[in-house]
Amino acid sequence: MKKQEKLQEEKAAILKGIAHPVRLRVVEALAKREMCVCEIAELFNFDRTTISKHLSLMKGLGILDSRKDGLNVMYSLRMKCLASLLSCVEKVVLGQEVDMSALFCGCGSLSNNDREEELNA
Amino acid sequence: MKKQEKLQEEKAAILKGIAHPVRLRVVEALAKREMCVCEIAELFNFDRTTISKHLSLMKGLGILDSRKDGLNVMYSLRMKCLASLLSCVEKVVLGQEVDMSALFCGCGSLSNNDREEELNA
DNA sequence: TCATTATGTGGTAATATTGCCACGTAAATG
DNA sequence: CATTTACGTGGCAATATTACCACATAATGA
Repeated sequence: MKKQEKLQEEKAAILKGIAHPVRLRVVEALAKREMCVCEIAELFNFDRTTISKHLSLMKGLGILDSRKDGLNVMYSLRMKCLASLLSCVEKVVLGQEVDMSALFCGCGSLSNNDREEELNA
Repeated sequence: MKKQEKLQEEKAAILKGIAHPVRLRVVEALAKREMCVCEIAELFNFDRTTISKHLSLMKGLGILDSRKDGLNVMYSLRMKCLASLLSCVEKVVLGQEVDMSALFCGCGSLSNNDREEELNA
């Protein structure tokens, strides 16, 4: 049960990590290809340091990866699943769908979630 | 382009709507069945009004639906796709997966509900 | 070495979120 | 009608988030 709550918080943390217009867009951009900070920053009108902090935040959550390349720091999407997850959210928003049981964006084998049993443990 | 930004914000809003431990859990609970506020509130240790506000917030976003039933107000999951989306996030968190590009985050079969006992606090 | 370019950090003011309390309302019941 | 039960709202204090500015650091090249 305590473990269950912890899981909830971790999931919420990841979601929170992409629940922001800027971070959302960064994830979508990085889903296409690796990019350096300056390149990512050019996508927005915000201060470069603001973008830098968003990147740090996502890296801290394990959403992104980064590597040094000369003067640049290249960022890439680590949790690739999030890309399709966002496509799913987009469909929801666009279609204002209520029943997407027919559509799909997803994590194919999302069938067995037996770990919920631990809840009472 | 302006339209694109608007879309980003809408997607972020939906994600934000479920990027909270309490709301996350509510969505997962409602994915299994419709529940009244008092029932939902029992899942947590927070004040009932706090839960009520979380529910209002999600209803406002179109994530949940509600209907009056006598003294009760029954809430249900409107954006059913979110259920499987959360399963996807859970897998990410649990497995710390790095490459789920092979998997799919389908919003399809979100039916398997292993009964999640009620709280027994 | 010095200047330049690409990034990250600390500090901070403006905002937004969260949760509780005090009430107010609606439906069911006696 | 009075009570009880189930919900929602307004208000507010404690936090958390966001974005900017001022700097500090690393790599690169003249």
